[in-house]
Amino acid sequence: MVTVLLLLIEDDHALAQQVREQLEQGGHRVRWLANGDDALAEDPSPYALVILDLMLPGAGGLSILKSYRERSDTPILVLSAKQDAAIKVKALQLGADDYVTKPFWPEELAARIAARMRRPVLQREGVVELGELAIDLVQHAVRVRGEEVALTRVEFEVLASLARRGGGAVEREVLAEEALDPERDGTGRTLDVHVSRLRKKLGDCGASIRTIWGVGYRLEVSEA
Amino acid sequence: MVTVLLLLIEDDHALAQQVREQLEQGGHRVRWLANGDDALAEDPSPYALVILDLMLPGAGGLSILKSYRERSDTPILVLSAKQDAAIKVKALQLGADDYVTKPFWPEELAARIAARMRRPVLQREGVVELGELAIDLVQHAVRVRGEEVALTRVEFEVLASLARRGGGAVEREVLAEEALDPERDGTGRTLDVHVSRLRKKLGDCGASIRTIWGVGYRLEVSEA
DNA sequence: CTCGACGTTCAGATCGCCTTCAGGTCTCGA
DNA sequence: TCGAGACCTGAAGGCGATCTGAACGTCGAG
Repeated sequence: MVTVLLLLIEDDHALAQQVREQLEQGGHRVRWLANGDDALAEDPSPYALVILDLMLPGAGGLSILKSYRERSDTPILVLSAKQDAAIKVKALQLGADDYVTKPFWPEELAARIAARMRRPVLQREGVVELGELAIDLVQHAVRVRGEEVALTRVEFEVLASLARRGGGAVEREVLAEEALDPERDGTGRTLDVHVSRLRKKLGDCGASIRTIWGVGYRLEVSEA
Repeated sequence: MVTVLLLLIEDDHALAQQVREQLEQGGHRVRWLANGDDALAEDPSPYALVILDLMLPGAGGLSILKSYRERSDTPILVLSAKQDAAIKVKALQLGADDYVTKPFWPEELAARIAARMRRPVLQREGVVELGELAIDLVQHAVRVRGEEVALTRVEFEVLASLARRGGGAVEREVLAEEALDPERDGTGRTLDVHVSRLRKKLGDCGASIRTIWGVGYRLEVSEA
């Protein structure tokens, strides 16, 4: 078990103590803050994961969540007595990675934390960078050396599908289904045309779409 | 909104229909399977996320979860009427990324899916290394000392088949069937040609394809 | 209605790949 | 040691996959 540093933000001392003990038994190191204002002042970046209670004295949980998300990509697990779906949705939309309602079984919390930490935290959410190419999945924008490149919808979908696979090969059929009208079979040459245009528009930007003959395409860092 | 392919495994037709409609409104594309056995036969890799009900006719949800997790790193969100913490923990430990209990608010499910997809899908390290040879099954790429070696589809399949056996001998017929057109019998010399080219392309890389006379081939660490 | 942007289809050109063929080499049982 | 069968590999043919410019149909904005 790899020990990692967790940040626990929870004002209920008894609960915090219990959670803390359990996490430390699981081999983690836990830093505990009981106050919203302290939490706001903390930098979340060094932590592998943040466990955040929504009801806090001082700054509220949602504002902390928002602030953390602006500053870092550290996974955030929200803990709350509020069962209200609207608040869950709000928290998740603000960037929370998970939402657990109290009361909860400690084992479930631990399992959810473990599930979260199985996934590596890599890059800024929604933005994939490759060479001088930046693909912003949220803004639906693509930039080369900071200059925005105008892509059509399909072109963007093709590029996004490739980027989402992070360099992995994407089969022709899958790509066609994701980027084109799914009702159509992927046997036509439409996909090729869009790939062709995409290559032309992207030009020499440090990333390129590699054809994998008989399989599909792959987004990769250009060589040479 | 970026469209992605989702896989929904749910035997309750009404619920499935409802979830599906909601997801499609969110701009996603949904494939729906209502049967556990169908689900087991499906390859989860092409999908951006799998929504899996635990109670299914045919193969059980947990066995599907386990099987998918062995085959791919696609995020899996478990949907279940079971509130039992032990089952939640079990599912999460088996590799589920989230667990939502029924009944749920559709908005919450959508928000949880969105939260999951904000994070880039990192494919499993599908890399087999042998000597200075690295076979990336996900990227469909082969590298020697970090330099990518251009292999054709069949050459790659041959190498991958050998690598999958982890040093074990692979019969000629099996190899031919896996790497070549399965319709053709494996009696020709085609396989030899591909093996020959493969050896030439790989060169001296610490791994080599050894001929097992009268049987087939084996991938092994080079001697000398 | 007109115009422009866009997705799709089409067809010619190109390129990469699989397979066959043929001659040489190697392995192993007798 | 010898011979038959198994295997290796360079060359070349032919085909299918891919690329790309051009044209067509559609849709929405003005």
